[in-house]
Amino acid sequence: MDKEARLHGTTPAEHPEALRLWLRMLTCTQLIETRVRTGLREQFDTTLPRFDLMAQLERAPEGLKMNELSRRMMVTGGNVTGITDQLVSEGLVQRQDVAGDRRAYRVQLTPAGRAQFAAMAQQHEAWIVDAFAALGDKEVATLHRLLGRVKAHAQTAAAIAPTAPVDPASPASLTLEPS
Amino acid sequence: MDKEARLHGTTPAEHPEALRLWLRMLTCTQLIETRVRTGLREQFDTTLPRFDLMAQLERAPEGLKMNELSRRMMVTGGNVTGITDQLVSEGLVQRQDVAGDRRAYRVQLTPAGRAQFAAMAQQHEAWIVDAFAALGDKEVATLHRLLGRVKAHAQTAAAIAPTAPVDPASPASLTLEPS
DNA sequence: AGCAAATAGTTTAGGTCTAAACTATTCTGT
DNA sequence: ACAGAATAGTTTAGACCTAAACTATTTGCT
Repeated sequence: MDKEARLHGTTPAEHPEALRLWLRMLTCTQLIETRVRTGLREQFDTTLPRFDLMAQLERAPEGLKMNELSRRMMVTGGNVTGITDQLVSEGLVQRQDVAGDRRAYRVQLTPAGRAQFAAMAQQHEAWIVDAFAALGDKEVATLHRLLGRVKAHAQTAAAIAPTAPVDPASPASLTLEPS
Repeated sequence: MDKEARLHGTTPAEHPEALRLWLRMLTCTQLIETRVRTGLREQFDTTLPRFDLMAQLERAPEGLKMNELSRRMMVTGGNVTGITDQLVSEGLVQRQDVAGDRRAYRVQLTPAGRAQFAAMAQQHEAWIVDAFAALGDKEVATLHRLLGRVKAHAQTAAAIAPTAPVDPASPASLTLEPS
């Protein structure tokens, strides 16, 4: 990795570049995320994690086990329990027994949940499209490709790390990519 | 924005690209952030917001007012109060009266704080350099440049938005870029 | 069959963050 | 000079998230 830099005279001032990139990436993420959170709160009186959970269910019509939800959202199981409780009490989601396993159940969108999600998803997409409106198609593709490399590297690193079990991980935000 | 797409047949399937980019960016950010959080906790028994605050003070030797800290870290004032309280009680940071204003004070690193931060910053930089090790110099530069456009767009949008006052904003992470 | 280990999900304690209300001080316009 | 607005910082209530301990069920081994 980075043979060029090591062979030339770039070595001393090289790290700060990665640091600056990280800071900028973090700023972008936060600006966009704040925008989405604010929009969801003001226009739909909901929150990002709630939207996030519903988005996962939308693409799994047969429902998901808590297990799967937690893995896909990259948050702990306890967290999913709380969010699901809220959505159940609002009638947007339902728990349904699993056939041969009395420990587990599947969580599913209700018709009301599906309806509300459709409205939110449309608006959400508009926010995201706007967030990247400063870039052209080609640049979006470039960004996507380069971040793909970063992601792959981070995931192998996380898998190797002794401290990081494969199960849950950290705060989520939107529908995360299938890992 | 995106005249090409509108002129050609790309319009229908165009938005999902931005959405996929956003999801991937979010995943990357979370993977890296989780890594840094875990490292800070295990190796230095501290947290990201604490590190973040100290990083801001490191580059402002004369200290910063709560005001400024909150703006630079992109978090609410109340949040900064809490983190500062912790650091003061650990002797890493001190509050110092401001000359002509009895409401305000400046927050400064203590010598102990400066020493601890130096150790953390070195390790932190290593984590970040590693996080982007899959990319070469040129690609890091490209990413930095493209995200610069995204950031600029998001900031003007945030400034225009009726709901978003310029003051604080949302959860932070590392030393954020000067806006 | 029967017991240990694994698995599904929940609960609890505690840190983090926000929004909004609050106190205290300073500035501004008349 | 002084009332009202602005500014600096804190407090409070509540949502979110984690890690770890816990309950209940299922699986695997002998």
